[in-house]
Amino acid sequence: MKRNSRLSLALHTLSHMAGSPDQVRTSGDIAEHAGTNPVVVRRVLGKLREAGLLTSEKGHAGGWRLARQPQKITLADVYLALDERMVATDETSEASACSIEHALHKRVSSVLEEIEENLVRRLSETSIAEVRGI
Amino acid sequence: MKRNSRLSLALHTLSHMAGSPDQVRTSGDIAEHAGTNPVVVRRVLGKLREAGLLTSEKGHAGGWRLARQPQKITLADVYLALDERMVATDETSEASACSIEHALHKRVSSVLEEIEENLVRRLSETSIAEVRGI
DNA sequence: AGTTATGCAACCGCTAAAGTTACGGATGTC
DNA sequence: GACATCCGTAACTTTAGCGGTTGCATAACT
Repeated sequence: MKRNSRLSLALHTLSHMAGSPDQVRTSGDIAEHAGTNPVVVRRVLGKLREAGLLTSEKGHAGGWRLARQPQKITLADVYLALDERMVATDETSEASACSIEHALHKRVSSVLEEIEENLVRRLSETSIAEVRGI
Repeated sequence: MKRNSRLSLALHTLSHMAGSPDQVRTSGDIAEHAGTNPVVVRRVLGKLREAGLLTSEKGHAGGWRLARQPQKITLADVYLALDERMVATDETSEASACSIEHALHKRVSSVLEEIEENLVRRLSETSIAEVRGI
């Protein structure tokens, strides 16, 4: 795949699930549709389960299901569940001896923080249920 | 180093140069201060030269110098010169057969576009000269 | 018991980026 | 002109992250 593939996979899968929320899907089915591997799917969806967006069941007739109504799951929820910030915050954290570097880092970081918040706010305006209708 | 290191290196170096704009600095000096390698410095600063932010001179007493007044160089100029977008735009561009994926991609991309513009706008509000005084 | 799922750990292979070495070209100093 | 200094660039090595893969334990249903 490519950069961003985890988020793409997660959003894509949840958007599909929003279509028939009660249907159980296996990682194999999902992987096939997404053109990837069941283990990769489980890795990504596992994060979403930790965040309370999905539930999974083992065994025969097991699989994945939405943990809430699709109207109550926003793109921001998914984004945050994967905790991979797209706005790369420059985590040097080495407290460099150089005061200019320090001032610079502070400045840039504050802008990035703001941008990140902005991104999350915008993503939270769309639910995975809405995506289908766009 | 780490992710974002090119931008960090570029901003850090220019901020220093803003302090004494007429001083010539060699890639060796810069690399030593930044804790990296002269070739890496030349690679990064080369981008800035292409963008018209720096000039370089070969030979004895050669080196790097600001191409304009530091007040006229903004953080956005530097960011754009390196053309490495921090807000990763999901360039799948495979026109997948799945309409949901298509709708999703469109939605997310438009948000990311907006965020990217927002970032540039914010970065353009600070010049490398101002950083020193923060 | 047998089948079908997830959960998880270990490993392979690819890719992107920094780091490194090497050499050519330019520009000064002697 | 010989030499030192510095950039420009290409080629290679190293490192880190990630998708992909395999294997096995666990759980649940028939």
